[in-house]
Amino acid sequence: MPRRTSHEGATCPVARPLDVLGDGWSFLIIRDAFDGLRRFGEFQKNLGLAKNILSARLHALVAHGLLETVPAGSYQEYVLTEKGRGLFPVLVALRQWSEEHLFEPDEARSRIVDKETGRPLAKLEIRAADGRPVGPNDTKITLVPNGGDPVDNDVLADVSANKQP
Amino acid sequence: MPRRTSHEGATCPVARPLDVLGDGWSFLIIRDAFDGLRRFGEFQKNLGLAKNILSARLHALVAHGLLETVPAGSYQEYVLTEKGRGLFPVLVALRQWSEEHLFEPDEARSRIVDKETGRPLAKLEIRAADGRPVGPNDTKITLVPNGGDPVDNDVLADVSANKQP
DNA sequence: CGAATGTGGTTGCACTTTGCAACCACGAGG
DNA sequence: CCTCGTGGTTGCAAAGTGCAACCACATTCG
Repeated sequence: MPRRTSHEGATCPVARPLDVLGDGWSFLIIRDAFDGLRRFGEFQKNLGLAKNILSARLHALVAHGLLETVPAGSYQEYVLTEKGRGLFPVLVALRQWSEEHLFEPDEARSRIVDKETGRPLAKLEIRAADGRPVGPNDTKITLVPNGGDPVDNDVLADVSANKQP
Repeated sequence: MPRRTSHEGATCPVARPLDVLGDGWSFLIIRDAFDGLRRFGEFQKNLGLAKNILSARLHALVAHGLLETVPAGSYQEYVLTEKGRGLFPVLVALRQWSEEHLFEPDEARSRIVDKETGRPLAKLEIRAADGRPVGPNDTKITLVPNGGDPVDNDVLADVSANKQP
């Protein structure tokens, strides 16, 4: 029965979020939530998606703890939780990559800027624990077992742990 | 005709990458490419996905310029382009969020570490142009028109520009 | 040399998901 | 009382996803 493969038990932190955010709408809902949208109708109008889909996504995001419902008058609002707000760096990283590689230099785009100065944010930098900047080739993947310390075992790639034989 | 809605012409840099990376496998392929995988069979074995899907995703990623094919002996390899390598901060951001919010504290996980010291990377920080750390509430979205300067128009949310009336 | 095996796919088909539209419950307005 | 706006929940038809089977080509092995 072919359904969208789940990465629920994956040991790789890159795979697991895809169950929540990997459907193409959830991430945009989160973006809009960062932009201050709260009500069902606001999301629906801004994203232009079908109401059934939006309903399902909002419920899923609430179930996963990224949003929480807050009663507000006769309706309810969907607001980011701490967990949801934690996605801010991901949003910014994606924005910066996208602006650099997916837009023509003179193409119209929306941009995130510092509210105080109105200037674009600084470019994200990946740094080691000691503050030294690192690139993709300066890092490697290790496996941290249950409660243990990192093991230096030169793991090249994560095993996709979504099938247990 | 219901098809997966495209964000090709969206002005929002968060929406546009979803056309390439929003399918649940492409992002994992990119992750594996960062981990050094290059060959069709390597991706297929590691991800455990159907070969037709992998084939389609690899071709799409090549078409979008994230991967390029390199002849190597009798077969060809898929390696990250500059554009693809640019996704590194996104990967790291997602990893860090995921480790913090999607895993139990003592749960086994793979982790990215500094190759030299073996220590985990520093936590990503979002900073303004002057180096001051900023959070979600310290930023706002502006619209940058074609070739122009940012406009201070208090845009709350990006318009989903995938329908031109 | 010929058969088995591995690599890198494409093709078929079943099942799921997506998305449009229509419908529904409820409160507010007139 | 009737209508309208909000916040949804059903119904389908068309894409998308995934399994398995098949194919072309190269390498290995008896």
